[in-house]
Amino acid sequence: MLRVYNTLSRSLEVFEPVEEGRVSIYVCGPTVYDYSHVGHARTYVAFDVIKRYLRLRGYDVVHVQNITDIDDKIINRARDEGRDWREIVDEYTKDYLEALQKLRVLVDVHPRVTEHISEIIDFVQKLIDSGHAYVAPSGSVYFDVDTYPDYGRLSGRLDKKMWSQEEFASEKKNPYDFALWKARKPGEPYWDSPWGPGRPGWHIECSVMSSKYLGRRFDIHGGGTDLIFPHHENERAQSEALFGEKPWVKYWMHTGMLQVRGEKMSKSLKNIVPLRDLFRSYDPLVVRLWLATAHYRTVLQFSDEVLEQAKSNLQRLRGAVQLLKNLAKEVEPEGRLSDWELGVFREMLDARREFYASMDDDFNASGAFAAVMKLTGLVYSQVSAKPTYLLVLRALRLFEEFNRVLGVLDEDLALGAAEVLPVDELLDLIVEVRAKLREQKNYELADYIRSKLSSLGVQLMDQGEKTRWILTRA
RNA sequence: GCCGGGGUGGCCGAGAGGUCAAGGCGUCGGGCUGCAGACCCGAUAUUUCCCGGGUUCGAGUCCCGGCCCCGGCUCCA
Repeated sequence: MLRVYNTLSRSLEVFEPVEEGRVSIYVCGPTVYDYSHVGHARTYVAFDVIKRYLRLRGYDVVHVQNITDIDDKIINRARDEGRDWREIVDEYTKDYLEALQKLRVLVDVHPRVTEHISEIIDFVQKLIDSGHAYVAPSGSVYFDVDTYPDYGRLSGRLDKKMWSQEEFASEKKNPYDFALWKARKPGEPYWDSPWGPGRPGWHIECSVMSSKYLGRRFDIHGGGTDLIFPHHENERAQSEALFGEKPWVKYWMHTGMLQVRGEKMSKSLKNIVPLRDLFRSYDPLVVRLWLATAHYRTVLQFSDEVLEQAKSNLQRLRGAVQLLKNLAKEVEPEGRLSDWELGVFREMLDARREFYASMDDDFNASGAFAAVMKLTGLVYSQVSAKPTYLLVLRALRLFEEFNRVLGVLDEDLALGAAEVLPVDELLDLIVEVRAKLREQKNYELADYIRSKLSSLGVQLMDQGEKTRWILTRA
């Protein structure tokens, strides 16, 4: 039974989608004013893993992750650099989408704020009409927090004194009212509206886009813990006030922050790690594996050490898959299983069961990873010692199953076990020639071949007279 | 100050009262014996889970007190 930690209730809840068999997920995406950084990756990979597991579990999942392409920071940056704000948006949107691709994060819909202005205006007008918002003298529109009694519950801020927000206190009814629509300032981009020229407030966009793509109620709203207050609190107020249905979101899920040397990432600390830089040092799949095998709610520490660890882990996984594929070429179907084979098979099923049990437990990815490594160990120590058709094929199938969540072994598993590429045959030939050199004790040439292949990303592993090879990267 | 998260081996990190504390990295030893690498086997948290007290037949896990770290508290994933 799948259980999920809901920030709103602060407890683990049995997962039951609003609509049976379907799961709708909305994740707060970036404001595209700068390069995507590893903190973003933390959240995006986490929800990608969650989404992939739900699909593995048989749910039909829709994953929406927005792009905030108009906001104070974009405007400020454009002004500072003397560039058109749309250039800024295009440049960093491109960076963001490329990073997602490299990290194998599969998002179904990327709605942009600027493409939903009419829907936003419509939403704001309805809030005004229903008495939840008011137009200020400047033409800005504010949400009247006093009309929403449940304010503060998501973040645990039940005292009004903890609700203060934003600027323009002079024209707001209360200091904690927040902007739905901001009247135009000189030199800023704007859109016409019933209340005058202006642009959307930050919080309204997510209410609008989530309901457009997922409906008035949906299952999972995700983001980092830093968004709980005020952003998610405000979103909740907007949508529940307008729709009058509670809960608007069934499960609020928040990823832990990612730190560098025990501290948060920030510009002032100069410790932000842009993904484009990180990918120069590490294969993006190494980064993905690191993030994909951490529980989504824990606080993560970024360091070379953890990435080197992930690198070793990825190599180990790849080696096992390659080994299985090589073995698959050698084994043939058989009839009955020996007791030993049955025992190994059972242990594989144990690993599978542990994988699901862990992921069902609030998406405990680190526990699931332990199960993956258990399978890996079985391959190296048992399956390879006495390769049999069933064990080899079942192990491969299991890796494929796990990889539907992990997403780091696509290329390694890309071909069916029985497929043989010309490059495979060529490598086998080279290995055969090298074997003959070794027979003649021409080790110099044999080592030369090994070294050259290694620099091409092909690692040779000698074991007695037999030599296996795996493809490596980086 | 308020709200919230955390404190487990050299490092990372699991662990809803009972399974001599999962898994990974690293380190050490051995094997596989041209060398290397990969892999396999073994070892690696005992005044044992930040400190003190309590509950219990039994606590890392519950309760009380204390110490320490981190995040949010006006648009930061």
